[in-house]
Amino acid sequence: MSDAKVLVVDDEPNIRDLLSASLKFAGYEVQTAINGKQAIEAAASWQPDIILLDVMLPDMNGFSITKKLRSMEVTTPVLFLTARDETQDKITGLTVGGDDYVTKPFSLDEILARIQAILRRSTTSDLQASVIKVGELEINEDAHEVSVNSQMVDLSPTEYQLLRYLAVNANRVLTKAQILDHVWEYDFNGEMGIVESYVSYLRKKLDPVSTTPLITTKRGVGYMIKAPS
Amino acid sequence: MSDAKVLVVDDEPNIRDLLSASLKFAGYEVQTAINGKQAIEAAASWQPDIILLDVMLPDMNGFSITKKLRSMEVTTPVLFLTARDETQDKITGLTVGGDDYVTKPFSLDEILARIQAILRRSTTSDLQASVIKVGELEINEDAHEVSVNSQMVDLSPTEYQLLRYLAVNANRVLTKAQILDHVWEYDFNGEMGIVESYVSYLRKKLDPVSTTPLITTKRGVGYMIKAPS
DNA sequence: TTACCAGCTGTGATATTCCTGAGAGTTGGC
DNA sequence: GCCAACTCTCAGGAATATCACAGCTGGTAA
Repeated sequence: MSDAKVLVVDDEPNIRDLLSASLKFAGYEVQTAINGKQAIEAAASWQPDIILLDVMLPDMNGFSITKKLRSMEVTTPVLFLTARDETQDKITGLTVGGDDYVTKPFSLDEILARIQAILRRSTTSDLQASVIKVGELEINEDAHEVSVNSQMVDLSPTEYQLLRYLAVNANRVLTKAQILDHVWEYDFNGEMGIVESYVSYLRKKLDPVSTTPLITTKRGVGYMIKAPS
Repeated sequence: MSDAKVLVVDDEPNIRDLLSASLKFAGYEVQTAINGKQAIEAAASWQPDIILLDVMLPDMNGFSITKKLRSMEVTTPVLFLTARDETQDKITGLTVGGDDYVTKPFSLDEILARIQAILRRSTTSDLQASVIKVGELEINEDAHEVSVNSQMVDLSPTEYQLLRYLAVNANRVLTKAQILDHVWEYDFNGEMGIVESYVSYLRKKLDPVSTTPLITTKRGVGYMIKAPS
């Protein structure tokens, strides 16, 4: 699912760079565009597998761009980026077809998850639910449901995101800074203590139903979920 | 029922794109035409399994087009798209045989359901009613009837559409934006709170006759109907 | 052993999301 | 032309989530 081609379209340089760097690190090939004109050109010539498209660009809005693309027989799926307080009429119609949208400010993990979901649906035509399994832990991404030892556990959105990030990176220690950068929205400016809090919440919910503690602390380094060998 | 061929005929580009994208995502093969001449050519040469035909086109109206097609021995079923204020006799004259019609503005879910219904009738000659079953819930698509625990429940059109969309996507969380884009007409530009209202209406009608709550809320994500495992 | 410091967790203030009843506006049947 | 059903908005309140803070715990190194 990696080495897919992603076209990032946003006029804000910091967002562009953030996405570009993260996606490259995640193994994607990335190109960027700063306005609608560039985006359409790049989409036509480079033929990306997915387009990350800011809804409000200086020259065109997301709708005009996708309309233009579709009229050129470019059927690349689009993941829209919209401001949280965008008026409804700008948002309606965005989730038709294989398209999806996320609101700014987003978290990196959310973007990566959405991209994966879209690519999975567009490349393979599998109708099977996508499930992450690590030992006794199971995360059903379609239903947003988590179970340990076949016991359902109810998690808040942030708890879910955190657990998912840890599970995807099982057997790898993640620093609190990494976790903060991936799970929390990019404009979050609180302390890293929040990560400790949420790890605590997760343990309180998960450990009572698991036979062995799930999340291990690497003192001075970070956290990790260890898969049984 | 998928990978059937659908010919979309409409002169408005945004409607054409909306339908094209959604149908492709639903697994259909799609071609488009922007006027009667193109439509007749495509219908004859490409031989689609169904034609979505706007009644009012710049060069010909739907009546002339179907007459022309039928005279060419093309018996492909047609789903007409008409304006809501179209005169009734014009419409009734059109929908002979296996044909059907929907009024603009339509909802995506409605179009998809109608297409499925027509294809089912024309390809397989089964006279069995198509029924969606999820746990205690049963939706008879032919009769538009809903029952829970064998108890009939009376729903308004919008309630029915919403429930159907949730049932078809059982075990998958649907965001309020997705629901709005699929169940409500494409030109609806109200708030997402309407989804909450209708979920509330549904629960008030369904829960009294069901042994377990049908629609679950995934806080911060959306709604889901969970099938018992 | 002791002192230190990273990590853990309970408390509470604030923010967000969701639910639902009430009512206004529309449509369609009779 | 009236009534009933339906659609949609709105706002108060309930439930839940987020985050900061501070005191506590326990590992670690001298």
